[in-house]
Amino acid sequence: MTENALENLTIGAFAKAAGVNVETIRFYQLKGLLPQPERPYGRIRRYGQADVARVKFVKSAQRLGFSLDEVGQLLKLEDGTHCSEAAELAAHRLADVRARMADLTRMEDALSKLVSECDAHHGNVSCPLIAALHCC
Amino acid sequence: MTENALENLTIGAFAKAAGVNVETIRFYQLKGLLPQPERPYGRIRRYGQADVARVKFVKSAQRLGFSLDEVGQLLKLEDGTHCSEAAELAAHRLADVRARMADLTRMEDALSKLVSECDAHHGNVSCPLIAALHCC
DNA sequence: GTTACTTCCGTAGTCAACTACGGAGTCAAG
DNA sequence: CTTGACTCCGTAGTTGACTACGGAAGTAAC
Repeated sequence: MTENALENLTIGAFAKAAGVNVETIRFYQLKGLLPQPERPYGRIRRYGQADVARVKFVKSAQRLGFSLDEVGQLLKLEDGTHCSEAAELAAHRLADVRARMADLTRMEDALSKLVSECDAHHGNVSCPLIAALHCC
Repeated sequence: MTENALENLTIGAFAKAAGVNVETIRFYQLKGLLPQPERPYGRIRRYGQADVARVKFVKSAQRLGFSLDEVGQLLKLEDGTHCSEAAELAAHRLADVRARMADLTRMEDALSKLVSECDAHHGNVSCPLIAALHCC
């Protein structure tokens, strides 16, 4: 059965399906992001599509900047009945993202100014980039 | 003499003047960002304004996103005769900053959309934030 | 000259998110 | 029934930028 092939994944196949490597799976189990595999007496654990979806969820959330800890909290709210808690977490992330953007914007301003000044000064004795860093 | 007070700092006073803590000074010495203190026979090293300026330089560059390794390179160019090398380093940083901004912008879009959808769905059964994370 | 604060120095620990290693057990193919 | 790939599991290592610890020696104040 095809369904069997999708629901009877070894850890290697599972990892491949989820686009991570085996050690990452085990690491997530350790961190409680995936259930610890209950192993039927000396046997090898098999994984299914639900596990794959869970890992993909983790990776999606990570791409949005959630830490693994935050993803863990999100996973606890997974039943969909805690929308406002989830939204709150997301709002925190959003605020954080915006703060970092502001930082980076300032950096960009400073750096592009420095670079262009350096270009202009070409051949001159003192380097405006380094001088600028010295003064602020 | 006041000048003496500024040029005869113990490591503790130096750290305070530079706005970092003592261990950080020692860490920077280890990393070669500050000269290893040549110690006149069992005596305690004294620091001056040049050292303070150097630490502040490091901190300024860090705020612009330079890693300590990069700051180390920058410090080697400090005499002002290597403007183009310094500018090149800064240009790299700038490209990096812009890439990170693009990432964050995408995150912001995604997050703010999710948050507002969550707000709209208030009271509903399934949480759009979590659903969204599940599908992408 | 004793008490109490620094300083010195090396080593080890922290955080996040993995990655690597190694030895033993398991499984499928030939 | 053996070979070779895969799995299990725990522990240790990685990176970057520090922070903490601990014992000995120097130093300042009273």
